[in-house]
Amino acid sequence: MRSYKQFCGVAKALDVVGERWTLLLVRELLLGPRRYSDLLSALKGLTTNLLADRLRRMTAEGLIERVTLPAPSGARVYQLTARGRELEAVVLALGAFGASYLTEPGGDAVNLRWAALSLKRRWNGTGEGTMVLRAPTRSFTIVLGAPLLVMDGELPADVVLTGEEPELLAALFGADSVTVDGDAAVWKAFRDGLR
Amino acid sequence: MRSYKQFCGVAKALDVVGERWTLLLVRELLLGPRRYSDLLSALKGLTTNLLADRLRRMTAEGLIERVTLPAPSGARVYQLTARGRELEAVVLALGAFGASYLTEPGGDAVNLRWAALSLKRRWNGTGEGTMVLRAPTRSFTIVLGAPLLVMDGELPADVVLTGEEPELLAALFGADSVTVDGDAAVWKAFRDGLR
DNA sequence: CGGCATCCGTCATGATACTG
DNA sequence: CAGTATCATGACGGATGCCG
Repeated sequence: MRSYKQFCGVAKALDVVGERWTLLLVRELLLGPRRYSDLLSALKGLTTNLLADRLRRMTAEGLIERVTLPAPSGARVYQLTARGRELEAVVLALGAFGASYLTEPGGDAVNLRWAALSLKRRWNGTGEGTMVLRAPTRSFTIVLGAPLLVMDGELPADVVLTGEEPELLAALFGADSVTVDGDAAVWKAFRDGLR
Repeated sequence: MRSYKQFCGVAKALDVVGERWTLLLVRELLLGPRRYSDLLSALKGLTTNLLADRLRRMTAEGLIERVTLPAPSGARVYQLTARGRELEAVVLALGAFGASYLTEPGGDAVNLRWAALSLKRRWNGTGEGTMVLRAPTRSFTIVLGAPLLVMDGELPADVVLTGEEPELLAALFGADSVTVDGDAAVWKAFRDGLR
């Protein structure tokens, strides 16, 4: 790792998170803890040696920590520290800038998780309520408020959106192809508060 | 340049600005246009071949453009396009994150220009007025408002701060070692509006 | 001198194989 | 599942040369 050696916050930040893959790992962890293999399968092109290296460095920098979940899971997961969560503003700002490059997926990987995270920057509304996005193999919970909370997994919710991943993803961008169970007003308020 | 191939704004942004030096070049240009040699001398460690490469890519991406200033200057300068200026939020967010790493300069390069840019994210005050920071070899103009405007050069101002670069830099972080000419109330309001 | 291009050594990254 | 080891490749850093 080569430091810029500049007494400047921007340069110092890039010394810490400027290497390839680092900020994408932060993005992955912003919705909740993930296992080594979760990260590896989500980030095509990131090789196992480089993932190990990045996780080691990020741990040394105090951005993430490795935690062993209580039994019966017992899984080892990586999660953001308080300092790591400070990078949310950076990730969301990058997402806002890069959004204009999102026209057609083409051959790019598509991921409902990334779309869910983008809600945090697209949300400018108000209102209350809790929503669940339920895809066949994973779910997300969204808590309306300021700021909008988006996290892995299901919590008790006012409304549950059910569909295949592509349908749920489309629903987050305007299409209306999912099953809405519960308080439809919460879903409408959410949709109206997105930009 | 290797793309992440992910249909995600964060990844797309990093495809464009994720390479080494690119965001530091954006930072340099956020206060105004600069010549090739300005950039080279400000960024120690950036070599001439790599600067040429980055400027070429950034031009191709529509982040910057090369402009020839009118006579008598006639200098060729690089400046941000509208799309490039959208990166200000990214740079400021990085600066906020990296600020906690700024304790002692140590052997790091110090630059009044970087400190002046940091004012944009540190400013949370209100008020009106125009200030000039005048160092021996360069000046900056600051226009109070929302957002705070910081730019290269001098414009007519309510108050002029004069000093050596290290003194002016210290003044922006709390010390009071500079000469204040003009409306001291503007200077005080500015200082009180910084975090 | 400003504005690059070329050459070369080094280091970061990518691909694959292998291990506790 | 969670990594380590090894090797090939490409990006980067440093010096130097070219050209108006």
